Amino acid sequence: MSVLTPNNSERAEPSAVTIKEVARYAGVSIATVSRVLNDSPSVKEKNKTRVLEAVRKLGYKPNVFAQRLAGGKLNVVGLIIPGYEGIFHSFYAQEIIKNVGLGLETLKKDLFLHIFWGKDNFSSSYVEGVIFNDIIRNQDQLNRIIEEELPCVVINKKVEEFKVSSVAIDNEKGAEEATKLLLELGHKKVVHVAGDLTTQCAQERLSGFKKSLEEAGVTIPDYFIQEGNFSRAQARKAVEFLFTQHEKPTAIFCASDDMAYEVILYLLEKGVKVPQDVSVVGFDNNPQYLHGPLAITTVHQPINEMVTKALKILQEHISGQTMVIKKVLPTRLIIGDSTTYASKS
Amino acid sequence: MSVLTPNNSERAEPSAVTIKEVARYAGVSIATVSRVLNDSPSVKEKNKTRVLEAVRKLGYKPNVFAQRLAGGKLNVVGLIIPGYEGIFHSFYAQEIIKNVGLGLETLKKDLFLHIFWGKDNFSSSYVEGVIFNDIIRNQDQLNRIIEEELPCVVINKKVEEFKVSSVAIDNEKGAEEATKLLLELGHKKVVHVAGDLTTQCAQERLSGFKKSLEEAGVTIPDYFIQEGNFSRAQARKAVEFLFTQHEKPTAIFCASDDMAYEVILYLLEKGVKVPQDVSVVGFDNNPQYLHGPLAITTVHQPINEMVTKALKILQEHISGQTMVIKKVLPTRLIIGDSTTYASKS
DNA sequence: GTATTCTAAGAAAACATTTACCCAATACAT
DNA sequence: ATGTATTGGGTAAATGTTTTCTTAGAATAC
Repeated sequence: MSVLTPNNSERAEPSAVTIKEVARYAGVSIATVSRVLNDSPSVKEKNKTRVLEAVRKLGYKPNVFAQRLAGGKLNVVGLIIPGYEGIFHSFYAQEIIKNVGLGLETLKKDLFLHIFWGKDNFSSSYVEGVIFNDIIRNQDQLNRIIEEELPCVVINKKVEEFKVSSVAIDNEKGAEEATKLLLELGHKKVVHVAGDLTTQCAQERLSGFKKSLEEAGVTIPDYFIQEGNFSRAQARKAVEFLFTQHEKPTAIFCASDDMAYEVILYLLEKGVKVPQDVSVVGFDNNPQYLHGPLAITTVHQPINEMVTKALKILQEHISGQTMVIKKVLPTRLIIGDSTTYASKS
Repeated sequence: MSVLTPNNSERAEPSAVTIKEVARYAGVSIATVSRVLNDSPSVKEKNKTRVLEAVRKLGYKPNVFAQRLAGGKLNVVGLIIPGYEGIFHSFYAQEIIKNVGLGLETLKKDLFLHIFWGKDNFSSSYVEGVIFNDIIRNQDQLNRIIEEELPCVVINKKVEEFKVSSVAIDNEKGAEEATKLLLELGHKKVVHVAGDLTTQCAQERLSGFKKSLEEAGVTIPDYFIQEGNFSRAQARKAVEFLFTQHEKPTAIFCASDDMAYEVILYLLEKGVKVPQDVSVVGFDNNPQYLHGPLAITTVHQPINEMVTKALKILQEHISGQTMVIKKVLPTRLIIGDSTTYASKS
């Protein structure tokens, strides 16, 4: 029948195919289509296959907004990270984003990654839950999310004061063990090149460092604690300064492998032997430096496990389980070639 | 009246306040509330203020899903970036994310940042448009977006073959000029440490390098082109290899400042003077290296302008303007302290 | 063969908004 | 004073889905 059918071709826009059309094509009601798609039980095999066939044939994609409005699930998780300067040089941030991304991919959920730089305007509406990255400078936003009762898990921060689940890494203990290693190797003049001290993890690493020294009864001059800001440039400056001073360190504990690497490079440039003259310890277990000039002694952070755990808890929260869970994961000291006994001088 | 009003308190959930309640509180119809919120003209000042007051008082936040379903605007822009290894050590990726984030913040739009690592499952439903980052390995996804007729602007890639707007940076010309500088300084033994050659920008920089040599009639051995993969570790390996060879270069053009910095460090370690013995040129104008041991001669990429331009075009596309725009922005050579005349040897 | 239970699937309400349509009231022109 | 624009704002349809309610028909029990 070659009749020019005016039909209902009034709409110009190439509007998406709806559940209604799928229903008509499959010869069932929209309710049945919906049931098939949400794999509810009690729908005959015959209809099921017909519906799925229709979906495939018409290329149907559910409208997420209608779905959500009608009370359906959302399948989008937010990851909130503050956009501080240098974030992308942080091995940590990189690993977080990557692991959350991969984790959600296996959960078949979308990731709403929110890196904010100025005053925040995160729309919580789009997400069913949030992974909140360690943020000292952003208590306000966390408070708002808590107030909205949005399912939320904070990572890499031990949140004591709030009714929020959190999964953290024991930065303090990790730093403590790293420092202890240096002390046990006989070093007394031990320096710490700290990270950006506006972050909690840098603070904790510093405090672990101090704790170990204190326990061992070792005292150091104030300038043996340098702020390296997690940046290589700053780390270089710090170590440059140190070696202009009268009292020179025999061991340096850096709050990141990036900084440790830079420090080692500087030392080598100056003809200072590592580890014979100066031992260096990093933090992160950044695989980038596995194949460097020498394997850096470092502290492994179980980022993967942290993210996995956090996503698991978040899912529980999303499905109604409200019990607050707090978890702190241990680090692991990895001995490389950048540390050795203090020389007897 | 202290009467226990059972009212309509049947629902347990702390459901959000709706437009209906705002309307009732302000003593107007929901249509009027909607009109005020979408600042349509023709609503009396008196009602406007009453509505806004009610909104403030009740803490009303529109339900984005209902809004969207009813044909309202979306205010979310997607940024798509492939999650290749080392992405976060790329100054470029960092700048893109940051600039897009800041740009959207001023436009009062949300950013749906999608960094994908495996097979892709980007949900276009959530966004009104997409900024698509230079991706060679991901033609498929771009095709899908084009097919869906989602407003889209590709950045940092000259897209010839598709009906898509794009804003690119003239990497080839930039590399050409950088190389020309070295040639004009009298260098003949010029090396290129390339970036990750699966990316278009690395390819273009390489081709600009070759072009300049060709024009000047300078020939170099094959191994004077080394793949540095945009990583410092790889750059170090490349230059290490070069200096084991018989024929040693007098100038090195690196496809990124990161790599240039690493190369300079290596040379200094080995006692090779920069720029007296070897000149080094980078690419990116990465501010991180402004305060390094010496200012690197480099090529400035107008990333900020590129993003601004791309967002402007995207907005036009979103509001119906369908004319395809293709723009290529010029780079700018910045002469630092890492280049000088070739010695007369 | 009739009554009862069970099952599959359709009809329709609900979700929160936008907007086309319409009507009342006011302003203006005759 | 009456008729005609103009303006402000209310009513209700429409958006695409989920889900409750309902019902037709089949299966089981008596």
